[in-house]
Amino acid sequence: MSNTNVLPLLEPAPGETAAPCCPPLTERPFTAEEAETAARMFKALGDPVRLRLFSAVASHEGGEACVCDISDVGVSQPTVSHHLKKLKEAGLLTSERRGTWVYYRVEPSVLAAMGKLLTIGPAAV
Amino acid sequence: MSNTNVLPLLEPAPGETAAPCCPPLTERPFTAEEAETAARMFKALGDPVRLRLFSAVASHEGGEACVCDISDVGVSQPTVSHHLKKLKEAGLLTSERRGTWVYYRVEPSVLAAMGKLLTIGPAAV
DNA sequence: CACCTGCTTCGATGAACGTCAACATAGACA
DNA sequence: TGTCTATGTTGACGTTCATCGAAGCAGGTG
Repeated sequence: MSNTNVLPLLEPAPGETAAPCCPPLTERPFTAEEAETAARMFKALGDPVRLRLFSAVASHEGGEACVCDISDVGVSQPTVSHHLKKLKEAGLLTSERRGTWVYYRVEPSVLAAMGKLLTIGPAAV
Repeated sequence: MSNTNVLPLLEPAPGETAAPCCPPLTERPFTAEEAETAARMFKALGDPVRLRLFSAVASHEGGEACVCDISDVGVSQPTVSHHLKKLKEAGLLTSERRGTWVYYRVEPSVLAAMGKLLTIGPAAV
């Protein structure tokens, strides 16, 4: 159980930016299902500690980092582990054990999908 | 108290896309303060009902909508009002009363700032 | 004035969340 | 084998949150 397989919303889409879960927020009203799906991602980033952890991983060299490199966010180590698990469950991170350390890695397609969500569509303004 | 004045993080920045609260997530690890600020926005969108309301407003003609147009999201009307207030406090919406109805409107600069946050910077991958 | 409609605020309740201390597990090394 | 270090898991506690019904406020209409 080293790698996550719970990407809940977007297929890997090998080619490019993957099929996002939902259209841009400004295109049309979200259905209940779309909202449920997208809210899960936003909620995962809705905690300051998780945001710092995610940013630390995303900005780390190679797009991955071991827990020891990023666990200096002012909370106890179990709490860090708990938040990393949450990010993993939300499909934003994947993890892999290499020897002593566990490395976390960002899922670029998810970033792209969320960015597309926030695109200002033709209907706005 | 018709218009929000609590845009917590980004100055209106009359010129263009406003100064976003934080750099792209992938540029460098967020500081505690940046994370606190950005997490407030993500948390506001981290609820399915709020996401539907926000999307309904954002996609409505003219970028604004009265409560009566968007309150069909499966929860009671006071709950709708509560969520709209949350979105307003997060700086994502503004409201204005015109006669009988209250109109909510999206804050485009915030959308742009969040989109920029999710940009994939040079450090990633 | 009275009445109705649209929306917000108030108070309460149950669920979800963040946090920690303690324990468990996995690998490295002697 | 034993021990040490690095992580993940469990259980509990206090806080925050989403939701509702009821009451309150504002504006329009008779």
